[in-house]
Amino acid sequence: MGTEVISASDSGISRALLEWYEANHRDLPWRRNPEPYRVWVSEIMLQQTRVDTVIPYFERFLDRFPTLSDLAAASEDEVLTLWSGLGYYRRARSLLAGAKTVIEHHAGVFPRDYEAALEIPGVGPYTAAAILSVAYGEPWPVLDGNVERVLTRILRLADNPRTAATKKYLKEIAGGWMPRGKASSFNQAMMELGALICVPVSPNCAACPIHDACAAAEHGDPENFPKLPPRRKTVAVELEAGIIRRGKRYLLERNEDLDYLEGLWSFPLARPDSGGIAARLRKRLATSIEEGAELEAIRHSITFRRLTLRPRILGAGSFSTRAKPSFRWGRADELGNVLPVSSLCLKIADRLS
DNA sequence: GTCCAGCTCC
DNA sequence: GGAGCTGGAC
Repeated sequence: MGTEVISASDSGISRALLEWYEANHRDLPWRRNPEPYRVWVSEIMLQQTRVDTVIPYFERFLDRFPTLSDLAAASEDEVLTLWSGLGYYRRARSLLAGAKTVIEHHAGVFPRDYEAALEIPGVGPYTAAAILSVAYGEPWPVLDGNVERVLTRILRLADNPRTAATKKYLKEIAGGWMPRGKASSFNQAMMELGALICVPVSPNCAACPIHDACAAAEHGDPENFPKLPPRRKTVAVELEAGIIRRGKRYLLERNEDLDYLEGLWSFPLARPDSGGIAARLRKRLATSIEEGAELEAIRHSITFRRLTLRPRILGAGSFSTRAKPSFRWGRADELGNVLPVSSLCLKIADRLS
């Protein structure tokens, strides 16, 4: 890896990029009033999640928790409920823990210091740089997936961009191009370029403000970058969901035994290879369970697992959920509104209406 | 239907 | 190094 790459035209790249950004950037809710708390919430929600998906969640979250103090005082279940369907629920737990940390250790103000920011739960190198640059104008270059793609294409860099050495190198490049006093708009411009123009498939090089400086565009192979390592192969997982209804309410269970969706409510789930949902509930509820109709299967992916979930109507003898805190009754309209759930649970509920 | 992007933490 | 979730692209 060289260190003198594209130094002569740096100022040209920055100027063209910033001009493009001023004229073309999207009007997003968190950009209107980029105070640290709002930027923080947006950055956490935007991790692994598309802008269009985040916008309604962001609005609803800020309506309910307008300030850091409001959030810090909330229960984890309420935060998770507002997160229901957004995925990666650890982000919600970390955000709440982080809000409490900022109240307790930083007088309620997100720290301006990079190392201090990294101490906050859920805040890693990317998020720290994003918040400090966008909210405070501190000159930390961001390296997210968009910037990684833009830079590896400009440099036509075939190295694995996920290694520590390459990330360090790419951040040095971005930092070197960052104009003094323009950290916020420069970082956002790099990410916006990746999101709107320098997209993974069929990038719009003709519309790119810096295509003259791009080695991959010149070579005609931008889609070959970044070169990422192969992903883990997917595995098929079979699941059964048990649907037990009492009037308008359904039996729900907090996920505990799954390796995912932990702590969220769901229709009771079980692996058929461990006896299935009827056997599980017979044992957990100590009552008789009879199997009814099986509903259409639901497909849902969680990282490398491809779930095929078969909802089954069950009839149950008498039992009580008292003294069984992992079970409760809930109406379908409470899922995601009062009770924290995943979108898998919402898909099951959709089958019932 | 299948593939894919994406940041933090353990 | 690998796992966590979802929805949009193809």
